[in-house]
Amino acid sequence: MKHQGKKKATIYDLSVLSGCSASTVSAVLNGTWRKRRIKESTAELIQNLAEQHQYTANLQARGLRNSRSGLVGLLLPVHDNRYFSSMAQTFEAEVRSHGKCPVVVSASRDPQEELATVATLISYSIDELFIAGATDPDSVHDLCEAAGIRHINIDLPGTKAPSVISDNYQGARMLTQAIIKRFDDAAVPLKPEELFLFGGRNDHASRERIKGFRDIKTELLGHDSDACIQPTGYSPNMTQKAFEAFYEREGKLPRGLFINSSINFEGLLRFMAQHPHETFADIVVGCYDYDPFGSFLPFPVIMIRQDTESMLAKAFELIEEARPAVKIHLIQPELVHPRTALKGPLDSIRDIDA
Amino acid sequence: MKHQGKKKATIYDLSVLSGCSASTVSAVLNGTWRKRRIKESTAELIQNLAEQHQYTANLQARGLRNSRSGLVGLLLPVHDNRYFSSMAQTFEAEVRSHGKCPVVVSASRDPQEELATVATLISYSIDELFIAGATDPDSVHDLCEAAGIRHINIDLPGTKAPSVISDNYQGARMLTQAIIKRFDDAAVPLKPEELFLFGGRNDHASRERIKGFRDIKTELLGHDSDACIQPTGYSPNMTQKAFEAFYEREGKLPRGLFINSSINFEGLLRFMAQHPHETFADIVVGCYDYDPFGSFLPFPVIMIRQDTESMLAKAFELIEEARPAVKIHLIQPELVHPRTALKGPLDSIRDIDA
DNA sequence: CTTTTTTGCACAATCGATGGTGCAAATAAT
DNA sequence: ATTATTTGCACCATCGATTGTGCAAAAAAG
Repeated sequence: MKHQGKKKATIYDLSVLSGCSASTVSAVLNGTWRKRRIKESTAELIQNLAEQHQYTANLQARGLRNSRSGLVGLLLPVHDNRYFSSMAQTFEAEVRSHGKCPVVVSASRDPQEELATVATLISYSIDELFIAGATDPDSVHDLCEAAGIRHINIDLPGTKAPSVISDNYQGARMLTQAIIKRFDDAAVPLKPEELFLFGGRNDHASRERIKGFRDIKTELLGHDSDACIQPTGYSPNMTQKAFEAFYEREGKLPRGLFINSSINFEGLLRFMAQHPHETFADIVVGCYDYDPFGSFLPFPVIMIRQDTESMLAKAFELIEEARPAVKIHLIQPELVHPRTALKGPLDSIRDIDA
Repeated sequence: MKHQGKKKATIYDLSVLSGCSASTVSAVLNGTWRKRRIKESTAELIQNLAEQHQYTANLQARGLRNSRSGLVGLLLPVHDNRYFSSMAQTFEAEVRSHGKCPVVVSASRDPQEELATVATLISYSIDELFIAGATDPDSVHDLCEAAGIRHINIDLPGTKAPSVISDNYQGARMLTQAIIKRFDDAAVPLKPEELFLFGGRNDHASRERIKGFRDIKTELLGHDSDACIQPTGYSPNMTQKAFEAFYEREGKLPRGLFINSSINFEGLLRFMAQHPHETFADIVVGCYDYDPFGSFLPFPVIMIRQDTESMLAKAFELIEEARPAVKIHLIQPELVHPRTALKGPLDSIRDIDA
């Protein structure tokens, strides 16, 4: 049964077996046979043969002919954090439900690698591309445009293709406000110079978040100084160093921390590993990203959950439009209070033991 | 510059432009031109033209001709947890360094979907397949075998293809021992009926872990009863329900908890969200998976980090062998003490702000 | 100045599926 | 019985790249 010839059956094999022409076999097997007025009995004959011989279409051949592949790509900066991995999870489900094949690849936030990766995907005649968190979305756009590939930006916007991103400004305001509010009934009120923002770089998301942070901070605490903004890039290590430097200088951490992403939060973890519990005794952390474990740390952690489901839903909607307007669609994120375990994309997977 | 014709240049275009035949163009552009004794000057001419016209090979056409695609697949149960997402991250880097294109797909731990997904990958003439955490690796093997595709099991073993998995038995022993040790200087010593295992199902990994757990428990605490094993499947929800049921019954949690995976740990988080801090006052948790945030929870969390780098390295080594022996290769996992922030695959990504 | 060898490349088949076109046989209309 | 339709399918070019083969021109050998 398993050794029945290393070679996969082709329409030509079935053509011989059935006595029909290859084009008839092809039509039967790709469902266009009614349109081609093929007799039902012929169709059945061929379908049975196909099943017997475990025929599956060679998708490269089909793709070559159609100059489409049935592949839908998602370009990610990295896999290894909850924001992007849950995005990948949702993406896959969505693409599958459209009868296509999802392909998820990461490009390490490296503009060169982004372009190279996308070029490769294009060479496979990928049908559509979702560009998430790209450092240089517009160059990626140019590639797609030249190849005639429908594409859309997610998470970080571009200026040449429609973009779906979370409302970073509003989210940052919500988060900052929630952090400050936590100190409402503190013995000593929070001073502006005790509330810092760590992480991020000079991208659209970081800029918006910083703006939201500063606006609310000024509004509620009356003042905000540049010194309180510490963009460390998206690197745990750099973030850790920033915390160490601060601690070295001040002998303690800021009472209020706005951390730009869960990746930066990992920098704080590394710092934590080097210091005793007490260092974090009355600290309040806000993190612009949701991680279920992060939500239960020993100090209050307020998080922002970006609504990847809605973002992707909107993105799929737009990408199906003929000529979607090049504009930025904002999706509202959600404030997550400390000690909250939200459901995620995994919850829609049935568990056979359930 | 960007609108220079929607169509991508082909070797035929370059053939016309250069005055050479398509086969010459092909040879030049795929590097076999020396072997074909093409003049250096012709090669240069064509290479320049290719660059000017932004030629990139149509990989579907190449794949069709070669019946290879340059794609290397990783089949995952799910994306959305740190174990698998860091595996994906490592996998991508490794595949890229081999000059191939990584494709990561998940199949939701659903045997049907696993087979369907693999069938699709095979239809794209994927070159190699890494099968991680498959529920039915042997059926997947049959598909690959029939298509002549090199493949290997990771995380969960099969009986028909070589497998690289972590040493779940030893890992579980280490973890259980570490949990018990934590109670060494407790006022009241830990009793066997206070140490429970939650999560997992009837797969190879769970069975080994349960065995390790029970062996050490019996060894160190003198006794272990079946009641202390609560396999809840790999579902946060089921796990939460199990904890709720236990709590309902006993009015408290077990003092010692062995949690079978980070996914099950999320079930504990959901339980935690419903109960005050005090419920977890003197609890010790061991989790068979590492999650950086999980390591810093308010109670001691001992974790096992499975060595995905070594697993993948070994897997790549094996998959390149001509006829690798069908055996199980065990990779030692690492015990991670509470409040530890390990480096991960992201650390090897250069940060442009660094 | 022949004959042999080497150089440089063109030709054409092939991978598997698709879809426009055309044509004979079956059926219907007159 | 003849013409007009419809049915059912085969033929063939095509998508873009690869590769075995063959052959003329150039270079080397004699």
